[in-house]
Amino acid sequence: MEHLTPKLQSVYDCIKNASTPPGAYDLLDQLRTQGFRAPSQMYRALNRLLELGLIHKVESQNAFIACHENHQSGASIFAICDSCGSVEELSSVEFTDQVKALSDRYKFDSRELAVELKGRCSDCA
Amino acid sequence: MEHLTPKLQSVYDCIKNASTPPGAYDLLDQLRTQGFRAPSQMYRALNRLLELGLIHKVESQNAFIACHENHQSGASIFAICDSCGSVEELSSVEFTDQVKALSDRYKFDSRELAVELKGRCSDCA
DNA sequence: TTTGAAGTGTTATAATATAACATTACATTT
DNA sequence: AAATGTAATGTTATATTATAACACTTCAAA
Repeated sequence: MEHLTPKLQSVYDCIKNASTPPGAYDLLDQLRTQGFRAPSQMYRALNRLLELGLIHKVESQNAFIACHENHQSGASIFAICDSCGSVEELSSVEFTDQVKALSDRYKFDSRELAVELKGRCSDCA
Repeated sequence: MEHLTPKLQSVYDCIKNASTPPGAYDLLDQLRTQGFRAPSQMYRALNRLLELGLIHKVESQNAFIACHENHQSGASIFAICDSCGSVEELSSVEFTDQVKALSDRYKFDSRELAVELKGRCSDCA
């Protein structure tokens, strides 16, 4: 991981430490002391972290989550618990092959994969 | 397909006929003549169609698309073209099975699957 | 004929995200 | 050191997406 500016670092840390993926405005509230005053500041930080591949956006939640260590570029697979709101990033190598097969079948040149699973996590089951 | 109220039918038709998945406010604009005046009216219609399983929401686009005929309940797989914005719903039993296997591996009780692939469609490739 | 559920209408507001432009910080070249 | 360029930051305003809350209508079934 690069050395981030203090602002980027604070956003990244906040996302990493959250028990549940925070939204942009949650982060904004929490990081006022770090000099975040306006939404555009936060969205800049978030977009930068997305570009750097350090975080993902969980689209169905409008929320942000830190990438897995063993993150495969361009693929994100999330298990989102209906009950407690926790989001876990899953890993699957097989999956990548499957996507390739599917893409080929439909002649679609796939660059990025996002999977969002909704259900119950093991704690809440 | 059930017999829908005229409003629901007009929204559903509009979504089905669109070349690219429309957003709620696109639909609102287009269906003013059908008596849609306020966002809440459109969102009511959209939520109803979602409940009925007639449409999906494409989360990364905040847009709505009609379900495939051979739609497997709870599973949606979309190929979203970066270039022309077209969205195609793909089908893959293997894929769905793979997801099931992955969920099991993580002891996640998955009720709903959404896959969004981004890249280039065959026309734009 | 009433009553209750589904559908509809309307106003207001919440939540999410970007545009546009000004300023500052700081490394590199001169 | 002064000049320059670029990335980062600050600020205001506004666009986009979505829901809350409450009133009214319709119409079938009791």
